[in-house]
Amino acid sequence: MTENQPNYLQIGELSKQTGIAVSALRYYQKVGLLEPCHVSLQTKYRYYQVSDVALAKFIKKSQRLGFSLEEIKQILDERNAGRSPCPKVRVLAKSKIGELDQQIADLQKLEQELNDYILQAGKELESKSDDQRICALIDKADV
Amino acid sequence: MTENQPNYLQIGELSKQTGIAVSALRYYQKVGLLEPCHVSLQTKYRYYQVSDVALAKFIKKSQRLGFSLEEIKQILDERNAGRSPCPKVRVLAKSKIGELDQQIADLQKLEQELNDYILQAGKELESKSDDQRICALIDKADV
DNA sequence: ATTCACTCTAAACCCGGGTTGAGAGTCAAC
DNA sequence: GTTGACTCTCAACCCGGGTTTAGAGTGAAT
Repeated sequence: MTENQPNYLQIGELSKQTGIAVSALRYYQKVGLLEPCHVSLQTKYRYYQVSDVALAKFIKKSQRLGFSLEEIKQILDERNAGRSPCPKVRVLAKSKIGELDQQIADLQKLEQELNDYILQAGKELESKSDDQRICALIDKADV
Repeated sequence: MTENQPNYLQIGELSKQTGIAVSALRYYQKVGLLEPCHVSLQTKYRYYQVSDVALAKFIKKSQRLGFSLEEIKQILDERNAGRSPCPKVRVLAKSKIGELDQQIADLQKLEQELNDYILQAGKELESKSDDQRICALIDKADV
C-alpha cells in the first residue's frame, strides 16, 4: 500500500503520538482544523504526515493557552494563505492576556480581601448573623 | 394580594434590578441556586425577597470571577448550612488564582517570544519556508 | 369586557468541544 | 479463512449555561 509508507501515519498512531483522542482528530477534520494529507478512496482511511504530529500538538497547546478551535483555525488559515501566522497570534494573545490580566486582578483583589477578613474579622464573624451577608468579601469586590 | 407587598419582587422586577434574564433566573431556581421566597399556589408566580437582588448580583459577580454555577451553589450551600461561606470561597479562589497564574504565565511567555520574534527574526521569516514551522514561537512555548 | 403586559410550564434548541455506539469494512498474522 | 486490532460513517448523546417557542393563565387599567 502506498498509504502505508513510514512517512504516513494512521489516525490511531497520530492519536498515540499526540495524546489526542481519535474521535477528537476526526472532529478536527470536520471543523477544518486538521486535514489528513491523504484519504484512501477505497477504505476511507485517513493518512497523516509526520509533521501533523507537531501540528496536532500545536493545536493542543494553543487550546491550553485558552484559544478556541475557531481562533486556532484562524491562525492556521493565515499560514495556509502563505502568510506568517504570528501577527494573528500576537493579536489573539494580547487580547487573551488582557482578559486574563483583568480576571486575575479581580481574583487577587478578592483574595486579598478574603485574607484581611480571615485575619481581622474572625471575631465579627461570630457576632454577626450570616443571614445578613452572603460573603462580605465577595460583596465588597466591585467587579 | 399578600404576594404584592412592596417587599416582594416579581421575576421581571428582579431581572430589571440585576440585569439577569428572566429565563436565567428561572434556570437558577431549577439548578437550586436561587429559590424564590414564595411561589403562589394558584398562579405559580415567583416572588423574591428584596435581599435576593444582592444574592442574584452576587451570583453574577462570582460568575464573572470565573466560578461555575456549581461552585457558586457550593458557596451558597455553606451559607445555608449556617456556616460562613468564606473558607469555601477562599479555597475556590485560591485554586482559581492558581490556574489563572499558570495561564497568564504561559501567555506572557508566548507574548515575550512573539515580541522577540518580531524584533529580531523578521529576516529569518522570509528566508525560511513557513511550511516547516507553524509558528516558531508557539512551538517554542513549552506549555 | 377587553386589552396589554406580565407570568407560567414544558420541551426544544443553541453553542463549543467533543464522546459514544451501532454496524460495517480493512488489514496483517496465524 | 478466520481472528483480532484497527478503521470507517452516521447519528445520538453529553456538559454547562442558558434561550426560544408555544400555548395558556394572571392582573390592572380602560
